[in-house]
Amino acid sequence: MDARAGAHPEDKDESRHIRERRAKLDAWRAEGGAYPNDFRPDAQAAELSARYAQADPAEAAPVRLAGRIVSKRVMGRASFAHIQDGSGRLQIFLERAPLGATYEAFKHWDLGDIIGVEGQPFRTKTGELSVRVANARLLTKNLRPLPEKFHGLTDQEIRYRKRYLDLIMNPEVRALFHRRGRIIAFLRAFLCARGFVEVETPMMQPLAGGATARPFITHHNALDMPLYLRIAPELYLKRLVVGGLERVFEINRNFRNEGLSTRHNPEFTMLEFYQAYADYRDLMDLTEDLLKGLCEEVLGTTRVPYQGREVDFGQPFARMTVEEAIRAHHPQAPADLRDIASLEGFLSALGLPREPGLEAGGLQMTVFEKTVEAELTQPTFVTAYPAEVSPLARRNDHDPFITDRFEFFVAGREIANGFSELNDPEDQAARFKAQVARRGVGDEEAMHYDADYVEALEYGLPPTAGEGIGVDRLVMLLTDAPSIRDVILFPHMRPKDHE
RNA sequence: GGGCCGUUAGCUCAGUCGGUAGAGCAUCUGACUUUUAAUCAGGUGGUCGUUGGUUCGAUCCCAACACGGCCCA
Repeated sequence: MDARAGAHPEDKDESRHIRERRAKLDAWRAEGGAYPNDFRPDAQAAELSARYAQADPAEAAPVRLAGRIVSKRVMGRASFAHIQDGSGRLQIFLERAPLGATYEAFKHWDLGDIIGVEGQPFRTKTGELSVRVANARLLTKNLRPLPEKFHGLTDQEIRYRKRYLDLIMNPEVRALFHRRGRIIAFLRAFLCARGFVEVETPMMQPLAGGATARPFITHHNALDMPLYLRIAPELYLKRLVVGGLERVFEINRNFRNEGLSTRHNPEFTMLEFYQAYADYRDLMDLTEDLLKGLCEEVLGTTRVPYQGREVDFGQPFARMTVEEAIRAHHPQAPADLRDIASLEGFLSALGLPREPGLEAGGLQMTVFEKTVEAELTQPTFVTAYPAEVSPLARRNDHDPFITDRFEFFVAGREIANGFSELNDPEDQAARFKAQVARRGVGDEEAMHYDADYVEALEYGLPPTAGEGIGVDRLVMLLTDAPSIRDVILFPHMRPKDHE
């Protein structure tokens, strides 16, 4: 590393703050030992605060703490500061008499600098647990001033683009991502406890299948072929069930080449799981147990506040068919919800456009998605989705118009989608052909014919049920987050020119 | 894709009925041994998002563009 003091050609482009801090860094380098990595803390702020909430800190052994200086009050020959570590903040108290040169150095350390301190915990006369510093060292120099201490960082754009600043300045953001981690850990533990094995399937696929969405395309140089970032892992997970992995799950990213919104990010996290010898009703029961357990584990309650509403996971979840849901919200709905002419009249009465290529099932879904979904506030399973819009789901034994499928809604949003799997290879082949026909009339999201997958089914997929749960949306719900960008550490942003 | 709103110091924000800009915090200097949005005194800090237009003069008015936010599709 070139550490020549003062040799910073970029200085003229930088703010005075950065120049001043670089000068301090130069001085630190000149002393030798800049950027050390030999300080080992043996305590954390939150843990110390908890331990001595009642107990007398005078009886504590000296502690070593490391963290970022986030506030500083120098009063002549004594000073207070707060340092922030991964767990929280703790006050430190420094006096000139015992510290000497270290005290003079401390006075020139900046907010944002990362330091290590050693000292005795005590309580100040206002009762705040603090550490009386016997020794302190600068561990990392901060060259760029932190956002203002009182208002913090509120600019949404900077919060998303520089998430590290958001994390430094906003403790609720740290708490949110800790909670996200606990949610995902719970999902894993829940499924593992039921005999599921976690697997990883391809993110780059020769055909992007398993969902209806536009994919991202990339290129493999050595093979000189296009590859698609996956839109779903579904068809690979079911191949594994063919192979005898009878309970599998995957928690990983999907990629969909769509617009950005408060509910959509191009890459998002899905949990998908498949259970042989189970049907969609078994998965509804499992989902209900999972969500109740998750709320209790992570929130300690099944009553979840979300954006001014309260969602109650403690009651048995409502279950209704698509047609029942439509009728419940539209008393004036036509008697026959499978007649295309009646549905077209219904759509125009509701002021909804009729997209080309849709038959009765597709028209039903248009009504449902545009007018009913948003009203489903309390936990609700909606079942009996039309076969037309469910190309991978098993047809119902008594009613071939529908499939043995459900979606789960809460707070007006789809959180999960599950069904008894279509394991009849000939029916699957016919469904793929219908999808290809939809492509022919301009539906770019319709599926391709996946011959390799049909071949796998021909070896025999046991009767199976599978489900996908949108992890980001689940995290939004359990953190009361209004936007998906709030629960993704680095949400997709348009690049901003720096030149 | 459409509508509305925003972009001014490192951060949070004022402001200029068009005459090249202010506050608080931060930062620098000084004072101060129990502070905690510490306090007190003094100082530094800005191509007012970008590009064009109107004008004697634009950060302000107009247009386009960029990025972001909210709502709608």
